[in-house]
Amino acid sequence: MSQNDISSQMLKGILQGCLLILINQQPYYGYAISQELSKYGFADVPKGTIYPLLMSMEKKGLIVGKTQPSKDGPQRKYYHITTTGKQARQTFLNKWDMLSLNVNDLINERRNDT
Amino acid sequence: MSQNDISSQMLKGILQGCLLILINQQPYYGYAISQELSKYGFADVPKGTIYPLLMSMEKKGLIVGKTQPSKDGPQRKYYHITTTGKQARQTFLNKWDMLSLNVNDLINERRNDT
DNA sequence: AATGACTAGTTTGTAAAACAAAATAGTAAA
DNA sequence: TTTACTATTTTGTTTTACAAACTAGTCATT
Repeated sequence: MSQNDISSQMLKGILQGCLLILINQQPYYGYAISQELSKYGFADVPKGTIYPLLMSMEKKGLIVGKTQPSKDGPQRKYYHITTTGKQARQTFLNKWDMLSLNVNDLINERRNDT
Repeated sequence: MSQNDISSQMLKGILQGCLLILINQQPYYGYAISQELSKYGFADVPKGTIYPLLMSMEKKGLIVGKTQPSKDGPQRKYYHITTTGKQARQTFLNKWDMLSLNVNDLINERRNDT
């Protein structure tokens, strides 16, 4: 892992928000999500992370999964966003804005430190 | 907790980087760090989080703590940054830039979704 | 038909992390 | 002397990450 990769530690807490953004756009299944995340630098988010996270999000009522057969392989479980999920998505957007503003402030006020 | 507060979940992984930024600027003790973090919206990061984190950072060799008496109360443990810590700080800065670019891309390409 | 490559999901077990809460301890003002 | 504020450590519980193993489907080679 290069020093510019996003570490699993930093991804914590943000991953769920990103999944809400994706699933809000269109129904996604787990495997496709991990492929989509790769496009945004979240290379190789382990399936041991992503599938259990999707299950816990379903348990919280943020998304609902519907299995559908695929002619390219085994069944896919497509997750759809719920009303609760849409609210959680908006909350995430607000929190992410706050977080990045604050962290950037903290960094920039100390830019000149060795 | 209001919906615009930064959740503990989202702070994970970023907190250590922020501590490195602060301690790189000047030696800090735990209590002062939690006060400084409040200025940046990280209100009430629990001491059950911050003190064990500082200890684990010392164990990793990123910082070293030196206790000094205080006339305003009990002893303070001032943490100083190490060479390893300075490197970790730079790595964090690179990763944070990557992360915020990628998350903002993911969000902005879906800005118009309901 | 057997093998390997790719797709797709669940379950299990372990290690790490968050953090509430309690314990300890110092100063200072009411 | 009681309360408030400062300051750190330790303990125990809950949550989380995620590696690894298992199941299972398609398709192209061998």
